[in-house]
Amino acid sequence: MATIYDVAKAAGVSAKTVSRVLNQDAPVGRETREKVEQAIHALGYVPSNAARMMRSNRSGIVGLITGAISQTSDNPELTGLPDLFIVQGIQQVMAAQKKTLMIADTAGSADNIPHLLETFRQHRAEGIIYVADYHKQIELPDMAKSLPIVLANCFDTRATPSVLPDDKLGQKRLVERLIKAGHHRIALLRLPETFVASDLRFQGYCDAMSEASIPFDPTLIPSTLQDDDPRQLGQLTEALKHLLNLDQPPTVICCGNDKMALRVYGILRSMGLNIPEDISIAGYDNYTLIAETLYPALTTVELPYRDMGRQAAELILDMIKQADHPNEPALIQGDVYWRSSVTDFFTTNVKMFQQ
Amino acid sequence: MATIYDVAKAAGVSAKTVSRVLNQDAPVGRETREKVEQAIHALGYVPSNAARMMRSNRSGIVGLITGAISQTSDNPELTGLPDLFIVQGIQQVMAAQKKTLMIADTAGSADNIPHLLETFRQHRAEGIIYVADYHKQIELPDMAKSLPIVLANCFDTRATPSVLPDDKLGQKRLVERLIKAGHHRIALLRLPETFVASDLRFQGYCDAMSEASIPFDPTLIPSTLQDDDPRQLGQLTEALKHLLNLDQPPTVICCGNDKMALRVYGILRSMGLNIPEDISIAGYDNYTLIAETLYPALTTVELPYRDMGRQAAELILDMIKQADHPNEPALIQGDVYWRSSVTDFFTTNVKMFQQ
DNA sequence: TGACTTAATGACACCGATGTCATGACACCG
DNA sequence: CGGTGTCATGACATCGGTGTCATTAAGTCA
Repeated sequence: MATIYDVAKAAGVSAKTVSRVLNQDAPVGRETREKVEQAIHALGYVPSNAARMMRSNRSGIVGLITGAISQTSDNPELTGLPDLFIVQGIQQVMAAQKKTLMIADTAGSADNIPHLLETFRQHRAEGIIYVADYHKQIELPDMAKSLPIVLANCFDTRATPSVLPDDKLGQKRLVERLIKAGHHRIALLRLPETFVASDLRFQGYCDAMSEASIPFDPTLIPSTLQDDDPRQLGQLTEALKHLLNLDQPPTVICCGNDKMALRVYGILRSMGLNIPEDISIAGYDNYTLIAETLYPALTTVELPYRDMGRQAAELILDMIKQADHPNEPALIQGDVYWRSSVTDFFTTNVKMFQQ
Repeated sequence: MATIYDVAKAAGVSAKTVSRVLNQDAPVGRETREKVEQAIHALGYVPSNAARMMRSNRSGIVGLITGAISQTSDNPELTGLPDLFIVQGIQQVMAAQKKTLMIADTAGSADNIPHLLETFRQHRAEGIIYVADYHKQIELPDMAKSLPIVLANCFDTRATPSVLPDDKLGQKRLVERLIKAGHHRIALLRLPETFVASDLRFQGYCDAMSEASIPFDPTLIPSTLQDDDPRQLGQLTEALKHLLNLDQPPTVICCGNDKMALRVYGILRSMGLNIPEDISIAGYDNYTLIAETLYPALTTVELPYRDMGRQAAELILDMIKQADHPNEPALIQGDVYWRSSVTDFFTTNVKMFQQ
């Protein structure tokens, strides 16, 4: 591979002049510049990042630790897609800032993290982003102290700067929108309690209901599902039967996520019920492969992964520039996607009125 | 950040001796070694990859170009998940070989590829893997000639080494298995013809049918679907009606992929049909989020993405070591996943017999 | 016991860029 | 016309490791 000296010799100038042409940090005569550019092209010269980095001591590398790439196999619940979207957002910002993103994977075990950090240090990464597969609490090894670090989709007890989805607000908005559409009996199939989001979304549900002065009815909230094993289908069926047999059954069921909604579609249909004529269904995540493919398309709340990624990227770049960092997690809002799985009594009425 | 000279001074030895301790490439006295290790630990010293690389001229970096990270937004058909699984396989091999994987993203536009290649060259990547989002033909810019390169999930006209899914064999095996389960009237809902896989799978279908001496019946293969727009639902409904109204309707329908199967589930149920009692359904991809979540769980063929990733990684490492490269694409087999969406007449009979 | 290997270590150059400083050629100003 | 400033360029040191070679001490073999 050609070096800057090869180019210098070919162009009949000094290496420093070639450097000046490359970096445009000092005036170079038109003629000289052209000779140099020609030589660069002819030799296919590409400057060595390593040599450059040695001198400047700035790598331009940001490290990214994720379980996305390996997580998928062990845990069918989580397909690793969330991390991917977050990474996408991060990548956008990094590309725009001409930073290089170095992605490393935990291969499913947090024990690998120290090793990954070591690798990043060898490459003189300027900062690190840790991306979790779902909203959760984590604990980083002490080693992570030395470099600026941002957590995306997770948080710890040491107030490490983090970027999180606003699950509470998202669920609240969805329920508000449902109420606005004329629903009052709103059921909530909660995620297992081990998920941080489970409680936050429950709070959002409660807030929306109480602000609309609809009394809280615990019968609309079956006990949370235990696990993601095949038996859940049985639990889910039980929960749905319970809801449908209430004196005042719900007009809409909010599912813990889109995947649960997919199951609910199947069960309700096997019971002979139509969506949304007989009962409306909403999800959470806006997992488009499911939400848009299902018939009818699923009303759901977006988990704003790309935005979270962008925020996390901008945050780490700020922290690299100034050792300043925020104390509060950044909460990112996700929009409600209103699709045909939920009856809008108001809109329907208007239509009837107009016809 | 501490340098090797800091360590050397702290340990009272020469820099070269520290280097020897780090690389274990020459004998070092026990006592000296311990002093050095202590100093390394005390100073939190991590060797600079850049400096190392300059001398040795070996970066240990393999570049990975993918659209996975950005593709998702524009094209809802393809969620970018395939690339992710392939990347997972690649990552496994690279981690085991202590190579560093540098992932870059096309951000949805192939125009960015030259720029990405430039970045990889700056980092002195030793080889490059290009990962496509689905089985397709591509054309790389000429620039890609200079470095060893492997294509995963795609191929070009210049016989660049590539790793592909064996779509033909996969479909053939599925149909063979269906025949073994007692099905003879087997319908095939093909993917749009723009997909390479569409024709390959059709060939696989034909091979299996002819080897079982079942005459080919074109009425079982509706014209391929045009596009992934909302109207497809209408086209799909038409195609299904056509199949169900045949004198001898199919006992099983092979869908172009799992997503199409998800739609077919919805349509058939809205027609009041039960799966698999009234008709069996099979998919392709083994997209577990769909295939395992659907009720009943979907029989499908795996697209062996992880294996493809591993193969691609091993191939590029071979090519880096010896400039040798294969001429034929490597075809990777995917297994049939037999689930409850398909009636097995044989097994059912046995069960009845036993009861 | 002298020649020869092996262990253990250090001095020094070098990888390929860039920062610093120096130099020569003009141009401009008073 | 000499002083000063800008343009255009080059010589050289330097970043942090590692390869090469030299050196010394200790052990081995004929």
